[in-house]
Amino acid sequence: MTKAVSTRLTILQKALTLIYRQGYGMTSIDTILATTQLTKGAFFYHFRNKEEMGLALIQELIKPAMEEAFVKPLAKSSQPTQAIYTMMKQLLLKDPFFEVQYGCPAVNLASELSAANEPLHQALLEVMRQCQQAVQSSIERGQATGQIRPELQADQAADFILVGYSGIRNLGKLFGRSCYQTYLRELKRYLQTLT
Amino acid sequence: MTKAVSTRLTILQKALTLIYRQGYGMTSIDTILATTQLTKGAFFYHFRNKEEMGLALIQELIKPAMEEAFVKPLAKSSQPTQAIYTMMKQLLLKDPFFEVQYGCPAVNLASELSAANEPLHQALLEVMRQCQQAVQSSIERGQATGQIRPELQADQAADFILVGYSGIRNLGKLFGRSCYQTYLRELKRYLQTLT
DNA sequence: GTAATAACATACCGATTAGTATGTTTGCGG
DNA sequence: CCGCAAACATACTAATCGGTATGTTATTAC
Repeated sequence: MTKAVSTRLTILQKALTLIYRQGYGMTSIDTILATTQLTKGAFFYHFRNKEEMGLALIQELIKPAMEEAFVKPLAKSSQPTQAIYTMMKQLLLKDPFFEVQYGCPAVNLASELSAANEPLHQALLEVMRQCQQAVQSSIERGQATGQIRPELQADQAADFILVGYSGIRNLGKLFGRSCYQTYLRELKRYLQTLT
Repeated sequence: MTKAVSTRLTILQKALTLIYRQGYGMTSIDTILATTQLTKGAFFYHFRNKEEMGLALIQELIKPAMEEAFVKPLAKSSQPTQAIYTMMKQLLLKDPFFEVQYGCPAVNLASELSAANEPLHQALLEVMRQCQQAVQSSIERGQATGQIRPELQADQAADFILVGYSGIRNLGKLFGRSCYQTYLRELKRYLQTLT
């Protein structure tokens, strides 16, 4: 990794931790650069403006992270409902990056920017579509093996599960860690009704 | 209504429509006053600072609105599951104030401010607690009349439904109106599993 | 009517914002 | 080792932010 690439990555990573906690709008470029050894010269050499940095942040950090934590655990799972529940439990309770009071970066940015910034909206749409598609494919494989009721609309059930993830990340910020456990129990009940 | 009270209400209402669309942080005091006939003298006479205005906004506009649209339709309902579904359908598809691309003010502010502003966090907590309590009481009444399975944990099911509302308001901003219909269908399925 | 106070308007302030213009250093090919 | 572009640093700008100080007008009490 060349030094220039390392510098770019440093900016993106610092931006992620700050934007995750404070939001996109409340995180200034100066703040991002403050604790690094870098200045505005470096920032605007690697990114034309703040929006382009946000785009790179979503595509190069958030998207791979969601693929690793959300999509990958569902791929080629032999038992879909259990895989979905285990993935969600791991993501909510075990993943060291996420903190209850800060929610999920993808969900947060979707809430903040969907109506305000079209390029970033599209990038976030792609990330969440991947997650939805992963759940849907998992359910469809479950239907193929007879584990899930065939008359179920896989895309709709997948949407509902994604709604649950988005909602619990949001309510977790409001109500705190306790509602994670509650949600997981109720999710397990819901998943059982799919069989 | 005296003129002073009317002025204060004008500021709060204009603030609501702007903050609903742009978020709390991205909405400046100047912008709020721009289209009204008022100036900063009026604003800082009625509110000590922006935070106090936000607090009044939540307590005096958002809270009553959620009570009217979310809590009231569930009160003393004889058929809880149907009342919950009808309320949600009405709130998502018919309420003229809400727009899909902007979500729900209470949910938006909870996402933006829960980790950033403790007084506003507490005010939003109170609003959402009321909604959760309304769903829970509705379910408990359904259990008392034998319409809902007695072994069900009413508080957990209520949390799950609130998670759904928060999530669908969020994903609606991302995916658009179509997922509202999908969510309502899946919500109906979930509610049937409670009987 | 006439103080006195409530209810504003006007003008300003320091801090912060995204972004630019222009310098300086670093690394690498020939 | 030298030249030249890449990879930054420094210094600045205009706009905007929340908030204040001070003025002016409207209302009310007596």
